[in-house]
Amino acid sequence: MPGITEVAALAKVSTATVSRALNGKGHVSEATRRRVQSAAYELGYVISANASALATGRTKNVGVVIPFLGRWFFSAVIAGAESALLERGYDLTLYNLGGGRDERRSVFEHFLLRKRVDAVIAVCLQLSADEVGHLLDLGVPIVGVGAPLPGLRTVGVDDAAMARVACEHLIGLGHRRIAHIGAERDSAPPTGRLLGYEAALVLAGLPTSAALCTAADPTLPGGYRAAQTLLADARARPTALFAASDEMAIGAILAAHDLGLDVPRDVSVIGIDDHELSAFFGLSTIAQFPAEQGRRAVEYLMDELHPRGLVPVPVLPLRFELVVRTSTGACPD
Amino acid sequence: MPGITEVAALAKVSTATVSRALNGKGHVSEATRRRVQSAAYELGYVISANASALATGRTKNVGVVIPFLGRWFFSAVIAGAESALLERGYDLTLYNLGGGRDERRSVFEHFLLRKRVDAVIAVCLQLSADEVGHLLDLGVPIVGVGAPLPGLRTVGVDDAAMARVACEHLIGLGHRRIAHIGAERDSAPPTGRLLGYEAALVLAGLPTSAALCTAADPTLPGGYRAAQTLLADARARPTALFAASDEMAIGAILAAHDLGLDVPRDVSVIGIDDHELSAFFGLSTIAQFPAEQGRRAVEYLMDELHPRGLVPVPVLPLRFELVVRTSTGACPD
DNA sequence: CTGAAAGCGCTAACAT
DNA sequence: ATGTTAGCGCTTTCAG
Repeated sequence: MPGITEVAALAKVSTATVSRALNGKGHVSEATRRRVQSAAYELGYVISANASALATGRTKNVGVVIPFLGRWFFSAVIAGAESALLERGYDLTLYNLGGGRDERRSVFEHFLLRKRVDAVIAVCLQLSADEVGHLLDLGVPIVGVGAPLPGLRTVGVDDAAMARVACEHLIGLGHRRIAHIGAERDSAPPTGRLLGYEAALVLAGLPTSAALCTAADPTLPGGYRAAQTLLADARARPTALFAASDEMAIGAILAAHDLGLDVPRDVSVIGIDDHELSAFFGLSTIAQFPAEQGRRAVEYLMDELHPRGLVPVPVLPLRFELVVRTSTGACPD
Repeated sequence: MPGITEVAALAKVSTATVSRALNGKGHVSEATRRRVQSAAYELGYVISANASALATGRTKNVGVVIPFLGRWFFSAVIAGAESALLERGYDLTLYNLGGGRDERRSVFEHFLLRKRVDAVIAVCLQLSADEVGHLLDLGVPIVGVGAPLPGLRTVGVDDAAMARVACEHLIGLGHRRIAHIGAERDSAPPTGRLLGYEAALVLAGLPTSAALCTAADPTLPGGYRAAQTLLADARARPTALFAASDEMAIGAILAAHDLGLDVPRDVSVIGIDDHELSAFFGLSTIAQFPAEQGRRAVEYLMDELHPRGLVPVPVLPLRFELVVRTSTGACPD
């Protein structure tokens, strides 16, 4: 493995010039720049990230912290972030909190602190004050994605607005008994999606009730069970279900089928996410774009890391979009 | 951020001793070791990974390369690897090849080469000769997971054996017309799972036929479509479906339902993986344990990195296990 | 068992 | 525009 010295020798310049030529910093004449570049290429020179990091204090590496692996949303965020980072020559190191309290502590107390990362992206994290403290101690830019983090800049869509749009779609179809599947009604703080659901009903002059809110695991089986409960009683049955995520919504569709109900003739179902399986199930939903959110988080961090102008890129509200498929239809009467 | 010098000063020893005490290398008296440790603790000292890496040539970081993000299997492998690495003080940096040819090239030609990683884990990768070359050029230990890589040590289960056990379960239930959903029959090289399927049929004296093999995308919709084709013709209908993955198998179950068929009364379905959703769908399957595979890959690498004895840990065949749920039953007749 | 000192490979003043 | 020269923060001979 050739080092910068070999390149310098071949190009007949000093190592400093090699460094400048290869990093595009400082002034180097076109001629020498070319000479250096071809020397580097010829030798198959690759910079030692560590040496460079030690000298500059920048690692070209960002840490991504996630609650656990395997949820579609997280994967998509990571994929978006990863690709945005790659473009900029950055690595992504992954910190998965899914392994229990000890691993979690370990990540915050040891791993993140080793000056390995120039910045961190916290995906859908709910952190203790201590943990936020550790994060801030790093002294590097931090951005949250998908979940508002107290005291940290967060990229994400407006949960309440998404939920409202979803429910307004249902209301527009004539539904008046609309159930909510998702977080507990009295969870503190209440989730944005539940708030949006309630707001939509209230604005439409519809009654909300505890009976219409069913708490569920944020998974397909969770949605299935919740919908089973909700749809069991033919008399009091809601005509539409709003699920706070597509996975739950898909579970709800399956539950309706198993109860012999037709979707959307007997009951409409809408979710949030536009999960990869939603199209297959014909699920109407509010698409959010997690890969874009990951990408956006990176852009924000890069702006902090390499301020390019006086005006920092404002963190725009992220887009979402109603996608109408076949799981929602006019209210039966 | 205190450095090693501050710790040395507080403990009234040299930086060399601090280094030795904290790394457990070389001889340090119990007394000073304790002194150093409490000094380090008191100052909240965390080693600079970069400086250490530069000095030792070891980064305590392993690269994990995956074809793309978001498949259950990959996530599980990564989670297993991540947790095993964490225990050993290693970081995991993720290289996602899912972003198109350019990103892929970039990963192999630039990113992996920066001496950032002490080892690499290649998850389910199909690599060109060039890419394998780049990997080998790194001069670091490499291990594949889940897909045999020419010239590289690979951790994984025996695909053919898994498929055989699955099909033998079906055969044991009396099924004689068993279809295969998965890879193309004439793909080169043929997949282990297809081979295992054929072997099981042949061993049982059952005929195999092109009509029973349906190529499918390795996804839920892929399995759905394949099963639709297979089950469409009531006369020639197979009584059992073997899908090469649970996602396809779940799609097949859904297809059967939509055709008005009962599973398993009219048709049995079995998959491979024990996907997180399989239990919900009552899918019989062959469980493999991806997290264990990730963990195993790490153990193998650590053994190469820190040879502890003369005998390298042999790479044992990885376990798998038939899980019988409700999607398989006796052959109707 | 401990300390002094020479790097690891690169970058960033500071000179020229 | 380019070269010289200190480091970046740690590890590791080599002495003592």
